[in-house]
Amino acid sequence: MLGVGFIPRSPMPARKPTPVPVPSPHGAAIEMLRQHSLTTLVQRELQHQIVTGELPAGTKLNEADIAAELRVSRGPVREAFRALDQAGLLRTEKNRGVFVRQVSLEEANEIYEVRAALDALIGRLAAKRITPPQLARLRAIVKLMHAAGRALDSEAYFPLNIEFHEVLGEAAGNKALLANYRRIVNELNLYRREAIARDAKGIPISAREHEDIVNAVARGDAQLAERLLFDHVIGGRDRIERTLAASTNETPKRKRA
Amino acid sequence: MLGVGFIPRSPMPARKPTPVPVPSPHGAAIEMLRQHSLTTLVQRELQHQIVTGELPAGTKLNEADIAAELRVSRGPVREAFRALDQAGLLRTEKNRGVFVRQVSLEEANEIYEVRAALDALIGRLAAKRITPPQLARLRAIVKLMHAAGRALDSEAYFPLNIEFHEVLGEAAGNKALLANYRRIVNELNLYRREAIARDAKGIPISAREHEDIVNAVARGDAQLAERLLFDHVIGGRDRIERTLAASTNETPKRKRA
DNA sequence: CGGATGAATATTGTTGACAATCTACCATAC
DNA sequence: GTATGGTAGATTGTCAACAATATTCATCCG
Repeated sequence: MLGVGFIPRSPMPARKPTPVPVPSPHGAAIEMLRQHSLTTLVQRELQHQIVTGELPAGTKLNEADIAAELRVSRGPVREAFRALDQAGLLRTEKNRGVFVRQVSLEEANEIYEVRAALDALIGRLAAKRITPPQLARLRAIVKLMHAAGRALDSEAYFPLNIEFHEVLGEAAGNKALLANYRRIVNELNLYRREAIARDAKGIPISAREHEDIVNAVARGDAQLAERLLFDHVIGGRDRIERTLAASTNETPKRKRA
Repeated sequence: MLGVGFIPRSPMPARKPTPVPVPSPHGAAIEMLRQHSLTTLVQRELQHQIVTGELPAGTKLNEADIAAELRVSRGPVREAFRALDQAGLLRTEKNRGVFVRQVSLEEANEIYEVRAALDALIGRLAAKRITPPQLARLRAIVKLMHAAGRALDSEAYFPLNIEFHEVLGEAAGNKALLANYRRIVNELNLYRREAIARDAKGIPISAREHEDIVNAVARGDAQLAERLLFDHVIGGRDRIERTLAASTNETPKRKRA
């Protein structure tokens, strides 16, 4: 069993000053290799496959298979599993394996409430702190969104939506907020991936909402931006829920549900 | 290097129904052993030592030492490290080791902004959903807080404060929100631990704020609870900051800072 | 035919060993 | 006395083997 005691170690406050960033042309590459372990790479690869839907929710991940495919041993794979579990992208069952997390309707509703609050905060802060280049990026994205809306092209709209909120999150100038926001969004993507492709006719509405948000932020109207983003998130949730409900009714009978 | 391809695995939607919870007297203990791996135990132990301050911010954690003290091999320790890194409690430097995360003043200010938003949401939801037993617990805690305030006993006040917000978080009835809230609070504790013990004279103010919050929640006044909690967090941040600034001025000279 | 039983297989949990990297220290040169 | 270079020790990164648990599948009994 585990020892009860466990002697406290002395703190190590003294920290060597961070080595000055190398200005050489290959500095970035060196930094890359310097701080990426196999665990980090495996974690990245798996996260990418999860958020892109390549590994759908509910998939069982086999340690040995993944290790073989990535040409590493099981150690780094297991470490990556622990990190992604904590990040909310995987679920671990002892002695049974890890699975891509499935987000139920109830969980999704809860997560949407949190996201609405975070997005509202992003709107409030971004309205005060956004820079002209960031504002220009947002306007460009909205323009493309309207184009995708006219074409009812949900395939093109999805990444634009992601990027819009990413830029807005950066504009808020709060790293802790952005980190929490990203985690939440990743979890939501586990839930709504299928529904989004179907909701083509909601795109023009969503595009218009994004435009209103940009205008509020551009004018520095924090209160309005906050409210618009909150409503945007909750409205989006409701749209997706209706879409899912409708598509469920379209195919009410399944072989052996 | 890593393979580029990486064949997608087929999803595994079919899930065996969860075995019915054992009603036997030792069922809980069995469940405990059934789902706790060494990694989980190590993670718990380390997290406990970090949040209690037994392992102060900045401490370097030695894999071999911890493994020896807990009587496990380095594997589970490393896996626990990855989880706690993702949770924001540890910071990993490749080939150099892991350290208890240090939260700077700037980071803390950012995190406080996020916490204020989450706590505001907690207040809004709890006002609508809190149950009578939860309300009774809150009132009992506030009573003890006032006692600690009269005695200026910050030692007693600290855990009461933690518990108050924990109960309120549960009363909000949103697990995703509570999970995010806990993470944020843990990170903040890395920053303000020292300052809180010093701020004895702020306790009566804080106790009064908690009382106001309970009253707002009890009346179901979501809007008021939301505002009070937001102000409570931001006010707490400002108090701590002033306390830290003051104590820094008290001891302006250090041997070789 | 349906369900229980038990061996065979597959998968996860854990460990110890080896390789790569960093840190501390000392010798040497200037 | 300071700086440079190199060597020894300590620590982390990775791997492969072993142990424990779960899953599969053939078999037997009712």
